[in-house]
This record gives sequence, structure tokens and C-alpha cells, in this order.
Amino acid sequence: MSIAAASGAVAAWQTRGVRSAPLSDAERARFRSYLRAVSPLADRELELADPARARVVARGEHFLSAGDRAVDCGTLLAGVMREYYPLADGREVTRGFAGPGDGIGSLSDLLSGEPARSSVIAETDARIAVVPWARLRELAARTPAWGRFLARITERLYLLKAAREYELLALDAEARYARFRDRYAAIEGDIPLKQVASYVGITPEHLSRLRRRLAAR
Amino acid sequence: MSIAAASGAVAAWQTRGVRSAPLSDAERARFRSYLRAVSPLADRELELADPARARVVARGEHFLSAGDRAVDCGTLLAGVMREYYPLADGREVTRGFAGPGDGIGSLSDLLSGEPARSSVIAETDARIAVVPWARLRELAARTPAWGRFLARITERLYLLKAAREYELLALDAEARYARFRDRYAAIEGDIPLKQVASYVGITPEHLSRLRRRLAAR
DNA sequence: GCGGCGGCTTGACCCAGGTCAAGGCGTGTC
DNA sequence: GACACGCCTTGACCTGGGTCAAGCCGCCGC
Repeated sequence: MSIAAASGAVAAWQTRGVRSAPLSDAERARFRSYLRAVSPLADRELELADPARARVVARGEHFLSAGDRAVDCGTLLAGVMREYYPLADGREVTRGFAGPGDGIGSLSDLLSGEPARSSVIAETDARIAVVPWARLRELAARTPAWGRFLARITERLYLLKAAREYELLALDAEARYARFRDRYAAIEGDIPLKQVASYVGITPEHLSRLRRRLAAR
Repeated sequence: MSIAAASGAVAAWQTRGVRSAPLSDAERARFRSYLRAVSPLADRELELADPARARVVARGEHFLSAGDRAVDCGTLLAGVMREYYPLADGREVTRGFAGPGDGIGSLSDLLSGEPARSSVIAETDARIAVVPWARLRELAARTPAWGRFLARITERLYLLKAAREYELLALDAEARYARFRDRYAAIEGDIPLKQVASYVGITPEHLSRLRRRLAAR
């Protein structure tokens, strides 16, 4: 009971505590180039999704908490974030990581519209250019360029998940760790090993031993 | 060398042997209702994708072979098919199954445009309403209703893969087998247990023991 | 400066699931 | 009708990775 009360207080604090800061010109330019890297968009089209401010999330804070409804997505301007399923027994299964330029926000929970099954948490202090999902959907329905943009995003993420399925079914822990290092080379240094282990699908202990074996070679 | 020659001969035979049969009125009606179940399409729009004949694939024959380029998709009118990755060591990892009404054709290979990494094989004699992927893309680019159709397909498959990722990371073999039975209840009886095992991510021996334990309860 | 704590490692032991080898059984083929 | 060949099962044994418990170390708050 006291635990429920405490976590309720935390949730309220987090809701109250949503912080933001002005988006610098450099950040706005980077935001646009990130989007254009996915699919061509004219300046007039980009303006329609332009966030006025950047969401600021401190290390350890959530951008999305499992159980809440996912309403926002965005692209990461700075920092490293992690998306994971909290399990009933207290374990966590991490679905993936994001670095600057990557999309944020648990597509599966945005699509389902149900209370989110995954959480998105900041592994370092982070800044995010937020776009409400409803807005993005509306833009996609109205303008062909945004429609193509959203279609490309979904396709890319599908390909990623298909690759992950292959890794989980066909590769052993060492090979999956190698894939992790490859895929997240740019942000590997910012991720604690226990989160890496939970992404690779093993325990921190096993990852530790595995790394020792690799270092010995 | 003789093996290469033999498999070359098989491939040639399969290419020559692509068989088809007239699409019955009942089949055409079912085909349309399958598509409409995904996303609303008017008769005039449906006509644009209407296949003239049904592709006929005998049990054990491939609809798509890894290494070939994926050019066709379609919906299954009758029978059961399986999509799998052939591994270098001779093992197979099966990605999923399809029954009547389900889409066929390895979305990831259609999207990538590269030589296919997975194969699609008939587990029973099957009939397929084929639509060339290029045609579907063209329709999606030209007409909003087909655009929404393709977007919905991609989203659905993304959600499926996300669910699969969760199962593979968070559940043990028994729970994954339960999910399999649930998801494929309608066609379970047509799938050999060794393919089930390869979908669940275990060996046929282990599945056999697991089933014995379940039966004993 | 020191107590605490979170991240990482180490060791000893355990277990789910893999491997290898053999055998039963149904089905198709000549 | 007998042989072969997939499919499934069973048994004996092995191993990759999990569990539990302890210890180390860098860092932070007081």
C-alpha cells in the first residue's frame, strides 16, 4: 500500500515535472536533416511538424512508462535512450536503444493505442524533438510526402525487427553480442552492461564471462 | 558438383513448372473479402489488383526460394505455407506460417529488393491469389485506398514481429509453444512437429518431451 | 573520511535444452 | 509384401547459460 502510494507520487511528480527548453537553431536544423534522411520533405511540409521546444529528460527518467498511453513520438537530439518491457517478476527485457537522430517512442504502443507495454527511459541526460503521434498520423493522412515518410519509418522498423528475430532464433549469445556492438557502436559506451545483457538476452553474469573470454583471445 | 548440377535442374524444373488454374468465382469473392478485412477497398479499386488465375503450389514446393529475388506476394486461398530462413549449417529457422486468408511472400525480402534471405514453402497443396509486388507498390503510390492498405499490412506485421521479439526474449519454451498453438490454432494440424519446433526455437526432441510432460498433466 | 550503493566480476553449483544414437510406425513405391 | 524413408519418440549424456552468494571498486552524499 505504501509502495502504491509512493509510486503514485512519483508518477504525479513526473507528470508535473515534464520539462522543456527552447529549441536552438542548430537543433532545429539537425531535426530537419534527420527527418529528411528518412524520406524527402520540403521546408513547407517540415514546418507542419516543427516542435517549438525540446523535451528535456534527465538520466533515469521515463519518456514513456508502461501502463500509460503512448501519445508522443519524436527524434532524439542528444543523449541515449532505451526501450524495454518491464516483466511481472521484476526483470526487464530491453527491445533496443536510441542515439542522436534516432526515432523514439515505442511504435508498437503508438499503433496499438492500448496502455503501453513498454517503457522508454533515458540512459543519459537527453533532449528530444517531440511530435504528437496524432499530429503525425494526421499529416500522413493529409499530405503524400508525410504519408511516404510514415510508411518508410514503419518499413524500416519492420526490417529491424525481422533481423532481430533472426538473431534471436539463429545466433548464440556471443554472436548476438557482436551484432549489438555493431548496431550500436556509436552509443555503446553510454550503456551499462546489464542493459546490454538484457538486450542480448542473457544475464549480466554471463555477459561478464563472455567478455572475459573475448578479451583473452 | 553433381549436387550443384542436380539442384540447378530442380530450379529449372520449378521455374518451368509454375502452375496455375482458373480462379473460381467463389475464390475471387474470398480473395476480395480477405483484402477488405485489412482495409476498406471499393470494387473498382479491387479490380486493379485482380489476379486472373490462381497459382498452384504442391506440398513441398517453394513459392519463394532463398537466393532468388522476391517479386510476388499474394494471399493464400487454400492450404498451409511456411516461411523460413535456411541456415548455412543445414538447419532451418521458421519465421511463421500462413493459412487461408493470410498474406504470403516475405515482406522483408520484398522490401529489401535484395536476393531473398528466406524461403516460402507449401506444407500442404496450396492455391494462391498472386499480386506482383511492383503492382501493389504502384497502386499504393497512386491511390490513397491502396496506400492505406499497404500501410496497414506493414503495421500489422510490425506488431506481429514485436510480439515475437517479446516471446523470444521473455518466455521459456513451454510458454512459446502455448503461444504458437494459440496463434496458429486453425492450421496447427497441418504442420509437422519438427517445423513447429523450429518456430518455437527448440529441437524436435525437446518439443517431443515437452509435449509428453503436458499430456501427462 | 567514511558509509552506502550501484555496477561489475567471480566462483560454485544447477538446470533447460541440445546432441547423438537407436527404434517404432505409417505411407508410398516397385 | 518388403523395402525405404520421413516423422516422431526415447534414452543417455553433455553444455550453454542461469542462479545464488560474495567480493571489489568507483562515486556520491554527509
